[in-house]
Amino acid sequence: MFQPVSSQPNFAAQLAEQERNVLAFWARTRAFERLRDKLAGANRQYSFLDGPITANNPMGVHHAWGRTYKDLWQRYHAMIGCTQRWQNGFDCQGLWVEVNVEKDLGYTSKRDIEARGVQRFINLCKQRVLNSAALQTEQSIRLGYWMDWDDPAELRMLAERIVQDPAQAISLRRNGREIRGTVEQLVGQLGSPELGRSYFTFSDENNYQIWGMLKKCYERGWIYKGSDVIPWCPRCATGISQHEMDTEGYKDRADKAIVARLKVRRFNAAEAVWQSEDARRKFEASEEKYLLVWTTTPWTLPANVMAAVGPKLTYVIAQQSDGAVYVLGAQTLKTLKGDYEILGELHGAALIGWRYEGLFDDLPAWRQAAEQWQQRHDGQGAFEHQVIPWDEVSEAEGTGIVHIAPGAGPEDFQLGKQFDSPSLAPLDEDGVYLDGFGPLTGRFAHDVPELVIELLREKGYFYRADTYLHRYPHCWRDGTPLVYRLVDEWYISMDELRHEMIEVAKQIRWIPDFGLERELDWLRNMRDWMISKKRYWGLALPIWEYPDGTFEVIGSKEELRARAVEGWEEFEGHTPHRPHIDKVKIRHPKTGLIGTRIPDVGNPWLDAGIVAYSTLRYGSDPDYWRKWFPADFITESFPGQFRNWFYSLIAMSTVLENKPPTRTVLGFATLLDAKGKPMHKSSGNMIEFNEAADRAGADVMRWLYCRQAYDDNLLFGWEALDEVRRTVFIPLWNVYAFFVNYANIDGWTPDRMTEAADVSYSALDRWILARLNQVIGQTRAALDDYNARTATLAIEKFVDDLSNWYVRRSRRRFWRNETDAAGRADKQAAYATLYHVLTTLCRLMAPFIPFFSEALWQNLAHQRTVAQADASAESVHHQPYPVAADLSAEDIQLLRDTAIARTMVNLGHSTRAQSGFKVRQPLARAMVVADATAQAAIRAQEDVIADELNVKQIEFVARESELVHYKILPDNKKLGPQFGALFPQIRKALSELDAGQVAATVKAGRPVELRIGDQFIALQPDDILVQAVPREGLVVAGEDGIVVALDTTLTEELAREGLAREVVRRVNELRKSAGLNLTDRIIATYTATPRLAAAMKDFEWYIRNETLAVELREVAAPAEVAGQQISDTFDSESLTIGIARQ
RNA sequence: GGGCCUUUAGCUCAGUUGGUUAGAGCAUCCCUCUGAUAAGGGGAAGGUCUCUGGUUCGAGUCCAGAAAGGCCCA
Repeated sequence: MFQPVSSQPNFAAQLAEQERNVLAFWARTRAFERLRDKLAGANRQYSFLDGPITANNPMGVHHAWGRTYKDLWQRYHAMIGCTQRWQNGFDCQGLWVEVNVEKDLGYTSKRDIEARGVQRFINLCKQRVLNSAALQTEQSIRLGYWMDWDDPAELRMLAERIVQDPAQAISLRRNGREIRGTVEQLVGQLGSPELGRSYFTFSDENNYQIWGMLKKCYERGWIYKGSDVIPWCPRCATGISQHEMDTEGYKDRADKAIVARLKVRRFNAAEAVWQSEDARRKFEASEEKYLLVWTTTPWTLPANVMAAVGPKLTYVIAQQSDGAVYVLGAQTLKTLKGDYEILGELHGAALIGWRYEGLFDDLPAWRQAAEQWQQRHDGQGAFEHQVIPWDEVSEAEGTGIVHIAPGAGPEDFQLGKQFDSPSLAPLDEDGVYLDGFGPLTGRFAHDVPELVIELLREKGYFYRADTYLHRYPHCWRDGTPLVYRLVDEWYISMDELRHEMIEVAKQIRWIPDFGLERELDWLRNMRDWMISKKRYWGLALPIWEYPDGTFEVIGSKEELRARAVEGWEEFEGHTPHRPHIDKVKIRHPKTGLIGTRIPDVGNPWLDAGIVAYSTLRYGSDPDYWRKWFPADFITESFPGQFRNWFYSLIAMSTVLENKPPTRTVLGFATLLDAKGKPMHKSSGNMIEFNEAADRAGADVMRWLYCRQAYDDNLLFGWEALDEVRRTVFIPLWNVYAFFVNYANIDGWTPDRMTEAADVSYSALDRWILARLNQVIGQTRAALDDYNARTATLAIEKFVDDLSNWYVRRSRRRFWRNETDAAGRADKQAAYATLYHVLTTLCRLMAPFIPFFSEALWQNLAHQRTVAQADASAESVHHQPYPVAADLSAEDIQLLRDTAIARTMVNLGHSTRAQSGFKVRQPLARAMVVADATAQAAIRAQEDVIADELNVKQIEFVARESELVHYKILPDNKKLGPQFGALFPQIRKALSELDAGQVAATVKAGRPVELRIGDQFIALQPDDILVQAVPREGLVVAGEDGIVVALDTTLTEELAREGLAREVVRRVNELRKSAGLNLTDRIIATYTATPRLAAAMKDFEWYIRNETLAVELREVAAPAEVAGQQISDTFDSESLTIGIARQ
């Protein structure tokens, strides 16, 4: 007996419950561990390298997408016999975590961290990571993701103690051994060979491997400290690297756009073209000459040093009614308020060198900067604010004259260097004005627009201000609008590395293939890699700086120990994080100076980029590393990763070994909500992973992910999940339920499959087995090619064939009487076939939908439910993946024939619909026009087709013209190129011929002659397409050269049979609504109008057989009808019928 | 301002090297099958293939330009 299966489940709820049962089963039977151990000795291996998930928050449905792929290919490779590492990764270090911890603590700035203690802060960061990892582990398990997971309880225990008492000595148990250490030490060893399980990028190994990588960069001369003006988050008090800016930096923001007027002090208008001599005089006479500059960042105006013009642009000189004269771009006149008169115009080049009064020359900060500049430029006199050329200036916005503040903008900084100007850096790390900026000092940059306007107004430099909506960079972690600051940061030079990386990237297979182009585009254009961050929680950059400005990079813990001259004792026993690592000092071998570690931490992409080395024991076990490196496969969502993980992985592998870290990269797009909008908690369109899994089922989610095209965004929502459940899971479940329920009724068990003698496989059986073979081949090929969608769609098509053809057409075989040998053999074949198909399908689908496959497998293959299964039960995931046998010629024929037969059935149904004769009404015959191949196919499946269409007979029409006439068309593809310009005439001539005759000629294989003017042209039969078009007036439907018509002559006999079927249908509906079992016998009583009653007598045997009625008795009045009953009128006849269980 | 991508049914998307009457799924409506099916089947409706030119016997497809939207760079 199989465990009985409900055939009308509350499906979604049942799926989720079933999944929880399967999880319990896996846990109880240690199914994953047994798989891993079973494969440990395999001679094939599969190296998957997990891109670490940020352990900072719960996992989202977007993570589940990628994790489904990760699980899919690991499970698949397990089933084809590959040993694997099964290591998940957590990304641990960086500002993501810091920001959240700060928020939890109510900190508002870095000073809070310093004041309350860096060490405690670091431990809280570790705690947050460990707790998040525990949660993500549980969620991943819920997804059905098989990995060598940590025990969430152990992670939570470590999380608690790392804050309580990191120095406490504890032990963790692994394989019967106790691993001892302090809490901090053990946390630093998570993922190590001794402790196993998930890797954590905060581990000692990970950090020290990065040191080694940086040392190599140092040895090649690539590490340097550079000054630059970079985007800066005033809240985080740290720079934002180019990588981060590009990902999700820009957001809309309304700012005050200010137009300031720079008072011209010295000018040369010789090249100006004047409207008139009078205009020129007006210009020269004016005491008030101004350049108009525009900015959307008012806070930068106090740092203004120069003004830039486009040398090729045209500028106008305009005078307004108060006599003031303005210079601005010719395309930007709308900037002017009120009336103006154009006096003349000149090219930007003619403005170069004009001098103007600085806006804030009175500020001490400027005076100091100008003084320093003068000291650097002995004897040149004071610096004067001036107009410089810049090709990037445009007139699309603003005034065509750009204010340049070298201390407050990246391009400005470059121009400042180019023109050797002074520069003012106005802000401190919190975005607050430094000393020397008068009333601005102490004010926050984004708060000063009004004050700046006021100050300008006092000085007479204000022109106008407007609110302006634009894209402005924001901190991608906390949304703070950025500022720009001139700071020192550490960089890896990309000059040489870039080219080596390009060569490495080209050796990787990128899916989709445009991935390579995107990566190369990034590599070609990226600037030097800024690796430092002025924060706390992260890689301790192993750069020790000496007082004389020189520095050294330390490549390992051992090297540091050897070089340490101070502070080692304080550091020893701790993970290489701040604050302990900062205590260690080294001595310069030549100068003897004492070096101090720079306080910066590392860019977090260093952490993730090293994992192809750090997790594969590169430093400690070269054989192991060589065995598993490079990875066969990595996969992540590609937006961002070309400049993040994919990039850093390649960068570090290029530095260390000049080898690709993986053979294959699979990138996939972005998960959005059902309407195509990004999911955000604040937008209310967020679907939580747990909610989705419990409401829709993890397998349904997985199927949705697997069928998605990689390069399209996935629109994720309940409708999409419902559709997957409806179209894939419910039909499959119903096939399964059908099989189990009838097998139980018949007492059929798989043991019977061995009794081969009494089995007789029908064409239908052989067809579905051929289809099964086909889909196995398709699925394996697609999975080998990393194409989940193709595999998924192939299986979907198969499920449809199974449900809507095989089972539908086989139903009667399952309730056939076993009174004769033929019936028995046929029924056995049906059971054996369906059983084989279902169990094979379980294995085929196991990597995609592990829960559903397991649940079915446990019942079918072990004849026990998951809930009951004992520990020795084999999981479907321990099974080998199905292997496709070659299709025989006979199989191929069968596949083709069935396809034609199904086309014919579709056409027949279509014809039925047009005729108004429902399928329940038997008809005498279907008439068919078909070519010889199709005729053979139809004949081969004649019984099935006749039954499906409910016709007594299928008749091939000898004279096709009874049903169709012909339409002839030239084969454009052949004749077009052949005749070129003559083609339209040929087409015309052909259309003028008699279609019937041409069709006959073509069918006879003879050429068709055309006359075009004086020429005769012979068209070969191949050049002409003949289409059969159903004749009007007949009820016909045509497709693929097959035309089907129905004989709609209704004899009384046929009509009565139709009535009988109406009765059957109503009785069976009654059976269902009365909740009867499939095998319950009934007694039926009825009253009916005379013609219907007569029909029911004629077809009594049929009705009783179809409804399992032991008795069908007419009674005198409706009142005598017994049991559950129904009254209905159809085809002008009335019926009241009742049923009662026997 | 520069580069790239997109634009096909109400929605989401296919549409081969240019070729005959541009398809699918979802949604809507009608009909239907059901002794597994909350499923399935048939039909209807829904399209100036964003626009304008060009190349060609023939353009959703190729070329040029424009518009709208998106991404990236500045």
